[in-house]
Amino acid sequence: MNSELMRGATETIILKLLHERAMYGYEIIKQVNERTDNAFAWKEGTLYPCLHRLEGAGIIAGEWREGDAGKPRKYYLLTHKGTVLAGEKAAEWTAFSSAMNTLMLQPNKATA
Amino acid sequence: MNSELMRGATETIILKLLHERAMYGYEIIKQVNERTDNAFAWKEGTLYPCLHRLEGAGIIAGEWREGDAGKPRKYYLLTHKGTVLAGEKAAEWTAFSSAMNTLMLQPNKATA
DNA sequence: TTGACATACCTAGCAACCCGAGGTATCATC
DNA sequence: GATGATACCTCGGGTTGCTAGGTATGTCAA
Repeated sequence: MNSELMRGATETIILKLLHERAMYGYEIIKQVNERTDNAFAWKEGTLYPCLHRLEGAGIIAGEWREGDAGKPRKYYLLTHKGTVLAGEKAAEWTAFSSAMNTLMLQPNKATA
Repeated sequence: MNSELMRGATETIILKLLHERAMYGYEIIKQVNERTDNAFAWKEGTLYPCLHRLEGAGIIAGEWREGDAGKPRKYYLLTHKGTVLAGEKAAEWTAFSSAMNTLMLQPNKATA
């Protein structure tokens, strides 16, 4: 998808995924792309700066965990603040989506 | 609503409204705010620059019309290009909304 | 052991976009 | 003649995502 709509959805999605369980950055990217069948095609440049913003704001917390094999990964968890915000962002999506549909589902001018 | 989600929706909404009928700028603002019960609270600074961008790109065309009483208003109409784009943007919203819901409607981690 | 590829992290700079704040002018109402 | 609504416009700042790069490790095959 090539759309400005995705702008602003990034944070909402990250909080939603981390509300399911702790994930590391690269995993978040793959999850988003897989679940949306690449309708959202996230790149590192989209995710990492956003994760760092959220961490700096005390919304998520990163912790390095040794993997079974290979390099350690940086897992992110929601803080208490982040859990609250995740709920708010989810509600915001519902409200936004509803308002958009109110506008978009009106009949167009007759074309016949 | 105080959300970055609205960023990028502006163009989609404008094209949708103008696909219903020609409107002037101030009218678009009032329509959006009324229909969404002020969930979207558009200001002039949001709309006019976007209208000018769209006009410059040949997507909409403005024409001054004398009103019954008072100052002339600048009505905007979709060009052929704009009509096509309006359909694409509407489809984009459907796809985006669907992908977002796929992500957002997953069950969260058990909290009980 | 060399090369290619996936994994996994990161950053800098650019471009796009919305919004707040301000400006101008007309018209109706009081 | 003052106020408020209508109706147009612009500028600058802040936020955000993307492109394009960089580093390093692990795996697999030639």
